[in-house]
Amino acid sequence: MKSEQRKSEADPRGGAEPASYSISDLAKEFGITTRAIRFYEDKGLISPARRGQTRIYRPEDRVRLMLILRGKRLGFSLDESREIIDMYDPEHGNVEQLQRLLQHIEQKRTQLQQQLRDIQSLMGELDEAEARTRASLAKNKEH
Amino acid sequence: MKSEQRKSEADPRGGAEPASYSISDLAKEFGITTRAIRFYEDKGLISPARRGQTRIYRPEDRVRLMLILRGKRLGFSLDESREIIDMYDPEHGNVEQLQRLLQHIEQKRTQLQQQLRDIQSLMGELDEAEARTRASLAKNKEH
DNA sequence: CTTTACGTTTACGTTAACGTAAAGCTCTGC
DNA sequence: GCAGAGCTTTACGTTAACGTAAACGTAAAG
Repeated sequence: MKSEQRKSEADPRGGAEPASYSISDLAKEFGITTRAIRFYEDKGLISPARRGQTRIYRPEDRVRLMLILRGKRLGFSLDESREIIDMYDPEHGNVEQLQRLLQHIEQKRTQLQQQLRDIQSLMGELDEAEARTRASLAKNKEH
Repeated sequence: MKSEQRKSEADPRGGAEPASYSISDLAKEFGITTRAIRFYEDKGLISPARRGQTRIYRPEDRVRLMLILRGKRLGFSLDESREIIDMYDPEHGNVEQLQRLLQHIEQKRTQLQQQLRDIQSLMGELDEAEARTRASLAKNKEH
């Protein structure tokens, strides 16, 4: 066998999506360390299957990882990202919990709207900054 | 004198914008601690005037503080926020530095565009999550 | 059989961004 | 003149999110 064992699980179909990934597969794909991935597991954000000691990541685990990283890009803490991920399944049957979940969703939405405004204004200011910089450059060249 | 001395500086005009603020003025206005504000100064993001030992914040200092807080909302580190604030004045005459500044601006723009995409997708998912939650709620009530 | 490549757990170290005293000035109202 | 409010500096403590290293297991390749 050509050392293909420890990498992704053999794909019976054409070549669309592996059935599983190793920890370093995911680390490479997303440009992070294996330490980080294990850390996320420690914090309860992922819980991959195991073959013996070795972690096996399914496509759903990979999706969770993507959600975590998107959260990071938006400046969320791991706790916040976990809360968001938890919004994906309303298996928390309890009516009261569902009500709180709705409030939580609404609150996140408000925060995102603020971030959106922040981005818009910052983008506008970047435009101005670029203009000023180009002007400054022109002045330097004209001499 | 009516204890108005230690607060904001007396405003000669109608009542539009104070000429200066105390550190606790700003702390209250933005819902942060004075410790945080002094910390930002330590890190070189603000440098207020002084009357003796006491810090006096001008409107421009207040603006800088607002920029810092906006940066935080977008998940920027204080270093990143400083870099962004530094983009506001191309007094860095040197042509080479100006070129790098342009690159830096472009890079920030790219990052903001990614954040924008992240927000859009997350907002969509929040909508779906809300729908599922409401459905789950309905199921609970129908019984 | 030994090297090489990958995986594991355990544990101490590090950085950013403040929090939290402690100890001391300096006005202002009473 | 003294208490109190608000300012100062100095300094040690804390949390999050990993980094880094040690010490070990296992399986394929030469």
